[in-house]
Amino acid sequence: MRVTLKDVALHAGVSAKTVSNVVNGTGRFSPEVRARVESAVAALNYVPNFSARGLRNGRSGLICLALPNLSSPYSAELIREFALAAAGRDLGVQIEETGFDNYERERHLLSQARRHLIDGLIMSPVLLTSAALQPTPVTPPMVFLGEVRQDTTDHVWVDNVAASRDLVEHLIGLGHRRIAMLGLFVSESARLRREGYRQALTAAGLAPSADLEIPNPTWTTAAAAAALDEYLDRCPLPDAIFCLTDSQALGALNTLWRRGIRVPDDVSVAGYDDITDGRYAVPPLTTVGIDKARLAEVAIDLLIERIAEPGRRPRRVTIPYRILPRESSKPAVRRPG
Amino acid sequence: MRVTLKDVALHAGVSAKTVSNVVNGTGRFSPEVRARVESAVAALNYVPNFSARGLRNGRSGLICLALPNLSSPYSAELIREFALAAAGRDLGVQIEETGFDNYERERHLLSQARRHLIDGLIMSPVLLTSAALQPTPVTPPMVFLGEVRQDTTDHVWVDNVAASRDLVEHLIGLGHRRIAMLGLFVSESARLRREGYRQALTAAGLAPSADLEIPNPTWTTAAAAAALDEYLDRCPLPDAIFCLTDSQALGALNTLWRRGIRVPDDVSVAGYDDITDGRYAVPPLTTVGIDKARLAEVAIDLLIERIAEPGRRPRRVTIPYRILPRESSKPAVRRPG
DNA sequence: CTGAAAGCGCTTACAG
DNA sequence: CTGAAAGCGCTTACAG
Repeated sequence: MRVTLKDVALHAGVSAKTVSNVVNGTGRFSPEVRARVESAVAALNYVPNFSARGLRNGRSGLICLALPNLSSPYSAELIREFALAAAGRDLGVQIEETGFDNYERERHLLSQARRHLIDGLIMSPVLLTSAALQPTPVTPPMVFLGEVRQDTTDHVWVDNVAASRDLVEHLIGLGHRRIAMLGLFVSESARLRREGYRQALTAAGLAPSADLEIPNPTWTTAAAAAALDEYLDRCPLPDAIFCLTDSQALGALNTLWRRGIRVPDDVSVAGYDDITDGRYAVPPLTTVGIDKARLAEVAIDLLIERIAEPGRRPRRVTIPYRILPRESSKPAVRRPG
Repeated sequence: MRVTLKDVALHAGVSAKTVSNVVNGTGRFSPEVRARVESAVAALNYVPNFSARGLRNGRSGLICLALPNLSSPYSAELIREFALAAAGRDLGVQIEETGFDNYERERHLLSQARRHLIDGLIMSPVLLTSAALQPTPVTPPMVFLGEVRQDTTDHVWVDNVAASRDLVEHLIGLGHRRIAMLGLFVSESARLRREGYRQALTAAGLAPSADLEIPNPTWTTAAAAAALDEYLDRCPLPDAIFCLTDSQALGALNTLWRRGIRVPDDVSVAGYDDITDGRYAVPPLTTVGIDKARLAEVAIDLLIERIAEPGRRPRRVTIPYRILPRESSKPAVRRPG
């Protein structure tokens, strides 16, 4: 029923191989043959069957991007960069959500994922430990995104400890002393951001305190808003609040606004991720930004190289970050006394 | 090299067909055979080759979701719902960005898309006209999202005219008279939202005026913020601003804040889409919301039915909307005189 | 209930 | 430079 290579070959009066060559730009053929084949392709509306090609070549031209949470604005910005970078390399992107609390789902993706349909996997592991991340005979070629400590798999990361330390130092430099932290603490990135936060406090002679670490039970903006609200019912307003992601910071801004607390006059707020909605928040969020397009390109190129050469030594690429001070943070008002 | 069905069959001492049956849950087999096959699968770490299966079955188990802009928070929320709904039906989702100004890209997706690798296409057409949207022998099974007027393809939509009319009526009901509209006007949805806006004004005896329609050259929050800023340099502040999307409304809130204009005291603002960041904006955005999970489920089910029965009559499903009044809009202050 | 064969549509050696 | 054959790994008729 469907138009196949063979039909095109018949129509053009050449062999199937020649059609394949013309379609894929491989081998050699005269301009005249090329024209004949191309007009046959057009006349018959031929589109190659990618399943057959995939079976034969062992490549589908598809990669999978697995993130803990597809619905956050940060994920959206990342997904777009991956889609564009992949398209530029003639790859399609399949997406997958792993969640923040589903160890089995992460594991399953590594070991079972429609392997043989996807050529490789780019994943942001949240719960998997270094041992579970070892490549095995059944794991597909993969690249990790994020902060998992391991040296057996290609890996694109940002120095979260340094970035969050720098951000907190920025807040300290503005004169703030009681700096709280708000976030979901389960992922490795969150742990590292907390580590940077504590380092900055300690270096400035400020004792980190559990009283200033406000846990958010989930990753959502809504939960962050609620967590801060409850915190402020019990505790005095800090000088500044460092939120582990911009999405959570937006929740914090909302709660502060609702309580009539002015940002940055009464309290400074900072986030992490540099999402668009943070850039246009009221007030715009001080945050940590990275070049997301670069992250996507590097990850995809590492994956392409890994697919081509499965035995090569794992590489790790560090993406630089920038502290982006905006109107949500400002110098502390000197309190008399 | 790779473990195939045949290897499993050999290991379990059964035929390839039996392994296939057990793996797919088709045909009949004794519990004993099933156990033998399953332990062989586990022992050998067998994973079916989806390319081969796809070639044989004519199905890949993959669908494509094509949206104009992958990076917006609205897209992210939609993408997540599609990924979840698809996973629940054992389908994978490949994503594709079409842009707002690339007619050829939209066309290409329809006619060429990795057809034969994807089983179907869910697309939000922006530029394609009704004629270009006719199914042809080369278009894959497809479902449209959004407001394209046509009756040849399955279609999930929201009544944008009514929704935006209702929203603007809400603003009028609050006592506002000079109601501006801000947005990118290229897509069919935008045109319909404008239509609803104009209908509401007309019905209230307020003349629609080009002076109140503020075009945004792109879909971005940044451009919306800039467009409103320029507008306010030239024109008096309206009573209310209806933004065609929440993302653009967030840009508007930012510009108003920057200029020291209070929302909703000096001007009411409304958006469209009900994104999370609008819910937590300062102040929270009045908007139009739909059940995105339902939208995704309906679209995927329509696609599944279309794939199974290519000749069936096209259906159109209407997703209900709700006006969600929040703090960004409030009753007009009676001006003396 | 099981086995052997055919074939999905490609591409890659292998001959000519 | 071109043609005929083989085979990627499945599943679906077809026999037994």
